[in-house]
Amino acid sequence: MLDIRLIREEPERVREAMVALNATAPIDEIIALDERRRELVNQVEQMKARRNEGSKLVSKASDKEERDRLIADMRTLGDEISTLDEQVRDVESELNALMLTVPNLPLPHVPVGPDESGNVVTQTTGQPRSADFPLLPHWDIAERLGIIDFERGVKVSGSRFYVLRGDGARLQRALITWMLDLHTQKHGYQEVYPPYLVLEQSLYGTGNLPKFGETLFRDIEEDKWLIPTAEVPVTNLYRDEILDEAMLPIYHTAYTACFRREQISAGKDVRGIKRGYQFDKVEMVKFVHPDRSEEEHQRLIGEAEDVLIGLELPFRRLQICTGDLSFTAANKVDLEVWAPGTEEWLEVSSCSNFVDFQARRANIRFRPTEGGRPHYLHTLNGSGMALPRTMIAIMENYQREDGTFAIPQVLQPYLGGQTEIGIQPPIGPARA
RNA sequence: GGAGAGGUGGCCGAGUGGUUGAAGGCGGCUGUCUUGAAAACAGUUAGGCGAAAGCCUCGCAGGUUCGAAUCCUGUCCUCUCCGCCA
Repeated sequence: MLDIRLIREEPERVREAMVALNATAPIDEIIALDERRRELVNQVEQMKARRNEGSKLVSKASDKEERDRLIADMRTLGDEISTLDEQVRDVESELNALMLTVPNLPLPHVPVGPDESGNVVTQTTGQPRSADFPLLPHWDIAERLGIIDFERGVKVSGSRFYVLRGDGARLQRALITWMLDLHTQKHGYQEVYPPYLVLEQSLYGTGNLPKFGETLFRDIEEDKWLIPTAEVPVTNLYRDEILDEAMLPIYHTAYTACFRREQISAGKDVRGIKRGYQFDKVEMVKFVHPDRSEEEHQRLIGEAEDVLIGLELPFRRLQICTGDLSFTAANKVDLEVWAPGTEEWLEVSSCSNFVDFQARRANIRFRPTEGGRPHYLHTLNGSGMALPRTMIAIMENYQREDGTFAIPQVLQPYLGGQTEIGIQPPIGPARA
């Protein structure tokens, strides 16, 4: 959420930003409602002041007639107040509803562009893999080895679900553990394990609602929504709190499953595990002092890159332009890993600086050490990493001519020293 | 799921419908005293809107009233006991 004062005082700046974002926002309506609200509030507050005084007089009035007259006056005044109060409530809720639909403003140095075509590759790390045998897409590799069971996933849960089997499941588990260890031990994050179901209010806090409800799964009987990312429960950890400045910065990393109702676009990304309704992700979330968010953003990107560097995967850094910025982000950098089998760059991480946008929505503040009013802090987050796409990248980059693939060195200790993944034993009677 | 109890400031804890935005205590901060500390004493210590006057906030939402932390209704949450359960 933006500061209403910004819209009130610098509407042109906000309008220009909306153009750059390729977004529309009801700025004029907001300004009109804000003005109306302030008029009404002013009026009703003066009346309330009179009522408070009048009520005090009632308790002091010794003369019966005087007292009755006062009570009658106050009754009339009270009715008028109720009417106005109702109007204030209506205007406020309308204003608030509109405020929640205004996207965040981009930081000044974010490149202006109309859509994803304006994104800028700012850095490429590692060499794309070449081989003297045809490099296969991961679904071929995985199916041959028996580490992903696509058919049974669909049978059990419908399209866009799959089942990891044997070493496939183990590899993902090793990745999760290694990533969490990296962030906690090397980057200073505290691990949290949050709920996967959240209240509607939490989704407003991170900005997923009200605009993106159609991409979420929810329980139909209760106010419980499945998280689309760990960002939601982790950011809301400190909702409605005033932290001490000395507590900042707070770094949290969390592994969760994520649930997204993806728009079914026929024939796009239907094969493999690139896009499903459920996927796992390790997420990093930062709560920082407003003066430090840009610096923390750069560090966050570096911390995400550490994962790909550790896995020795070729990747590039993509600066997102204004037109492709997500609703809540003031600045965003994606990391894309090269998948030589499908020959595409896969978005495996998205590192965003939300500045105070989420903090306002979720009401997360800190009290300065030197005292004074609390301020909104800044939030950031980045994936570190999305697991299915990381798995794709490993399978496709580490594949060998015989159809097996090697295990990245850093993961080997997490798999009992195993160095490669081969054909899984056939489904059969359990062996001890 | 059934029965009962309760939700007040950073914490504990008062609160007869009318100077209670809220006693008292603890904790925090600032002074006095002290070489320093402790103790003692004094003061101070919530958030929001507003330029200010002022208004609002005692889980939340309604209602009664001239006036509600206090009365009524609903709701959420916590605790205890029973049941169920990984």
